[in-house]
Amino acid sequence: MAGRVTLDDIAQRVGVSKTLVSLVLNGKAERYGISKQTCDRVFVAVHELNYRPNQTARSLRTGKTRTIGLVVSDISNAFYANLAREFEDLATAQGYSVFICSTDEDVEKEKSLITMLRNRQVDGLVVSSSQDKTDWLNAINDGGTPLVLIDRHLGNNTLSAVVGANRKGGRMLARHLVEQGFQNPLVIGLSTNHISSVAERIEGFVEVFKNENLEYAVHEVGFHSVQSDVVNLLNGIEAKRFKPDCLFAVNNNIATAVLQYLSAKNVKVPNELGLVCFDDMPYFSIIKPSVTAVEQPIAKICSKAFGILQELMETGSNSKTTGVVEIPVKVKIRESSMLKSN
Amino acid sequence: MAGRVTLDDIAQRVGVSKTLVSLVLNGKAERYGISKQTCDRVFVAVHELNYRPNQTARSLRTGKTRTIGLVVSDISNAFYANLAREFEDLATAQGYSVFICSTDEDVEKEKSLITMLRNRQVDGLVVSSSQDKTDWLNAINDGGTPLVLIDRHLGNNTLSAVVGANRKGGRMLARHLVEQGFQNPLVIGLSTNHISSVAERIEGFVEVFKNENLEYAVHEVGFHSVQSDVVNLLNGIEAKRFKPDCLFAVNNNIATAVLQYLSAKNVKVPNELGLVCFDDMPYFSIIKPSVTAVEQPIAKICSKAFGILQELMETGSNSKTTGVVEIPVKVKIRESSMLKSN
DNA sequence: CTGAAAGCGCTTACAG
DNA sequence: CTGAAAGCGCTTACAG
Repeated sequence: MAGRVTLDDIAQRVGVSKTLVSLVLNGKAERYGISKQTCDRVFVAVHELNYRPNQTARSLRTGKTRTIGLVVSDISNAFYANLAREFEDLATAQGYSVFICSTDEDVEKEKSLITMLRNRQVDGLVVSSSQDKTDWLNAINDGGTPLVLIDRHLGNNTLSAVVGANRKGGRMLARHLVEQGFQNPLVIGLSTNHISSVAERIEGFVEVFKNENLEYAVHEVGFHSVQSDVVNLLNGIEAKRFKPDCLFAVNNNIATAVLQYLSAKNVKVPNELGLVCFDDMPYFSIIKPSVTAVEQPIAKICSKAFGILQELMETGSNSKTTGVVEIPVKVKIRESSMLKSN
Repeated sequence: MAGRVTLDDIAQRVGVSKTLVSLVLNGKAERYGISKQTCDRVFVAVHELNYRPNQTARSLRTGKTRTIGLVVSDISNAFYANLAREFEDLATAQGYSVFICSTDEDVEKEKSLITMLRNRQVDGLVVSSSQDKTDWLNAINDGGTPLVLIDRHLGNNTLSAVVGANRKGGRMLARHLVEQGFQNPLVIGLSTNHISSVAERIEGFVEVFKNENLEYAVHEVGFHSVQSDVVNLLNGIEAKRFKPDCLFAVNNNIATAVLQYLSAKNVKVPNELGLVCFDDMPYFSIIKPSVTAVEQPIAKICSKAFGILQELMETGSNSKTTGVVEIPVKVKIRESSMLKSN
């Protein structure tokens, strides 16, 4: 029976109209000059009957669901899991609930999830998109669902985006490697290299070696076959013409696969092969050698993105854009890339 | 303007009633003998106007939201992140969306999140509860929101629960340690030791050493201070009367903190100190020495839990319970606990 | 200070 | 085969 209690029930109990009850419950008592006494009678009844407002009905009437959709490639990826948690906390503090969806880097899946979320009338969308064009998402944003991109952008266009300073991170890693005397890096990217985060990491990285006139190579592994692709890539490495003296894994999943391989093959890091990567993980400082990685400021990325989204949701001005906001990153230099002892 | 298209709009466009349109859209055309031709006209209009049904309105009318609440202690914990992903896939496949909430092991927070989710009219709840009593959650389940416990149970009572075989896992780890010649384990538990999963891991583990008449100790660390508590605990260890020759970390967060400490202090594992833990992580097989851990069958736990929940949601028989369902676990024996070479 | 009424956008008996 | 009407549980002008 609990849960079937409605506004009418409590209105009857108190002997007032449901308008009155609604007003009181929404904190508009004062504005309408409703007496403290009446309010209390309402509160008592609410408590006695254990009334819980039906948020669905409320949403239908107000057009607001206090709900946000968070769309990422894979919530089980530690980076996105951390991001989701930060975002959840921000959202909950403001009375929002969040739907979390994983796209597996599949554009069609992303679109259908976003459409589903819009049908559920989410007030806003935060997406780490796998798309390479901006039009589809632009239409969503213009169509009344505020949207901010996170972790990846689609060019400095109409959509707001909050990302880590990927290009700079890549550059910093490369400079550090050069300083340490490394000369020929192999970059292990993703088949989804069009994604801005990955692309910029690689661009920034490669730029440095290009300027130094050093030879490098860029290879890709598939999103769904990271581990086996890494194995295949590294297995033949000595036989190939290009012999890298260090590796750059563009994200934490690739880094883990690389570490797995190097550990199994007993490759000596950093002397036989140096290693740097993106997305610092707790275990990178535990293992031997510890791993040099770029740490992204997830909390800052989330709070910035949430702030922008909130502004859009509240003002309803979905035409306004903040462009691409870049949050500084930090490189954690560790043993895997230190040829010289500092 | 897209998004503002309603059933009425498309009814007008086609020149039929919205009843008709609704019937067609819900696949009831055949049942009501609506002509193929009429259906097609509806579909065309839907497509032309880019109609998307308002799920909120639908929910209010039907009383179903096709929404599930997943409540765990922390979505950024790798174990729950994986669990959430498995659960998301199962739910999405059946047209459900899932709200994910983190409680930080705080009972009041858990209650307020669950109440919020109920106000949002979720069709069902899956919770990894921090509560030690069953009455509050029972009331929820009896009050019309089907609920299944996951990862932890509250005794073999009215609520359905799906958990890993924690006691057995603890026992297996202990037997393995004994076989390897370890004699005096230090168990590092959590201040939330009342939680069934942790409690049973410890019980199963301790039971073995008790039967062998071997001395052991159980200490606890705080949920919010795992790292510092682990440091404090292990720091004084040589000076204490009880000197362990191996450690049992009851979950992956504790294990990571322990590894961090052991690595920093250059403790030789397993010779100076053996280590076993719960919740296998990819990096456990990368690091040296690799870490012995119990692997929980997350996919199976989720599919079982989802199946039970679905049954409850569809039949509405929230009084039925399957009791506590235990899913077998596997222990991954690795170097951190191998004194004898096998 | 308070209430009757409309309406958010659907679905579903009911009637023809 | 099809439509008019009621109603899910709220909020919000509007009127007094």
